[in-house]
Amino acid sequence: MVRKLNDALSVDCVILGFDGKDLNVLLIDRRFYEGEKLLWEDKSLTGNHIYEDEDIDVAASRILIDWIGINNIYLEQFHTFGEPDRVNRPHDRQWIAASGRNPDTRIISVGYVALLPTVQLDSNLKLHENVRWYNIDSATNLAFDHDLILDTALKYIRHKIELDPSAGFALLPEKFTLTQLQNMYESVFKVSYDKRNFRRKAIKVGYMEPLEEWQGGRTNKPAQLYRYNQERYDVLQKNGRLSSIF
Amino acid sequence: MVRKLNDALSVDCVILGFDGKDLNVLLIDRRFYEGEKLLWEDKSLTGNHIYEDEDIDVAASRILIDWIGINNIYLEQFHTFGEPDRVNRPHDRQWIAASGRNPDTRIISVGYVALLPTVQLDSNLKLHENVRWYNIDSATNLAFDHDLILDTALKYIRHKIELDPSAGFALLPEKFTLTQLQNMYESVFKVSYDKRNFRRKAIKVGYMEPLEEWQGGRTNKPAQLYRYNQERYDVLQKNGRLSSIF
DNA sequence: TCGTGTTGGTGTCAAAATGACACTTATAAT
DNA sequence: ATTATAAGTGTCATTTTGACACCAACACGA
Repeated sequence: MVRKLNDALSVDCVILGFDGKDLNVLLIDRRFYEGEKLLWEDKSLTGNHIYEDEDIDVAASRILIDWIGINNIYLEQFHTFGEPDRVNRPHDRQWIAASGRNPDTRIISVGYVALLPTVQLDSNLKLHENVRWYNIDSATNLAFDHDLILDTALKYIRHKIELDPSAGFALLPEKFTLTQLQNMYESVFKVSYDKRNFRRKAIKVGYMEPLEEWQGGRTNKPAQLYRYNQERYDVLQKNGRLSSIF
Repeated sequence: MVRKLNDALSVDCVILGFDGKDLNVLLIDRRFYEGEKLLWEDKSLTGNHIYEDEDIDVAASRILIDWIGINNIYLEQFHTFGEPDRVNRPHDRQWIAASGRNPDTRIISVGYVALLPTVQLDSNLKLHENVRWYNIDSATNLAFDHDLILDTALKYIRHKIELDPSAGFALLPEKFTLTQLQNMYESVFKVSYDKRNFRRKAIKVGYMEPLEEWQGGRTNKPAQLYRYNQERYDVLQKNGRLSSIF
């Protein structure tokens, strides 16, 4: 059986990665050539159309596999974009026509966010040479309506982490330092916290366990590593004892 | 120009109303007849397919007009439902076939929540005699996957109000008592609060103004009326002085 | 090996917020 | 006048917050 893609329905994935200091987004370089000559270029989110018989969540997962080679990471739908003229700018029409589709077809896109620590992709990023991490602040002037999609994803993920701190740990490696945790909160929420107060609160929430391990390989005092404990988190949540926000 | 409905894409609206004591949802009675004989009945959310050239938000607004006659109320997209077999139960297939559509067409539905005080519809509810408010706890065994859609909407709206208390006032009439406010929070979040502590906090947040008006027409002490003040809320939010959660 | 640069890590105190708790008041109906 | 019902109010002990400055550990280069 031949699977048919639905021309009118697509999925876009906003893949967010935290590197210990800053928040990044994975973007594809989109280059438009006329013969040999580069006419223009910009960047776009990862996305694709979905198959007629395919679950939307599964399509999002498939896009992760296609672009970054893994899909066992945090992935969640956040919004659907359906303005009738959302892909109507000249470059976008040119691009769609060049890839053999009809630029007049209205496309509705379901947005998903994926979260992971950037290090998790260090070896996989060679899969596609035109895919790279971009600092979140430099990700502007994107293809289609991807500025809007990215912005909506960021708002969504802020809300999500505020309500459900466990989501934030998807941005951190299994073992992390409290400074990395603080940087993560600071770059997601674009605020800054007092170091001592932040650490006091982080330790008190009760779902991070200090390990007897220290982060080495640096030119200064090694930092103690911590690990997020899902079971403790679940118990605290069930008992209504979750103190959520930093 | 004849407008064409998109068979594969629909919008469902979860219309939630608060009556001062309980949370309610607006449902349509769905009755299936064979000739004169009622074969089965259940209830469904309000929804419809969208036009090919229609913005999704506009389609949701249109559905409100169709079913309740107004659309100047809180309305927000919350999730898109796209499991390939989401409308595959026997009754649902029977219903779709009887209305002249192909039950094998996969339908993707974008979910919207609307919020309003039930009193706002007292005069409009005659529009359709098969539409009624149902207590949120009695709204089960709905048509299609509407149990899931309703449940997702409730979770969404809890999160929304928790993060952005202003949304909660969409459930209250312009002038409300603190007891109504407390009931609203208690029924949305399914918890209970200490009356004195609740009122202390409600007054301290600073975006509700007490009026020199009292709610009459009841058999006991009249309650003072309050009004939500959007401007004060915006100022507090901008200054980061919003204390959000009850 | 000593100094320097850099990040990790720690405690106190005053102010504010929270949570627990019980009685009086105003009204309409009888 | 009595009754039933929901409105409205204050205190105190405990917990949480926010402001604030210095020493410790390591790698590197002089």
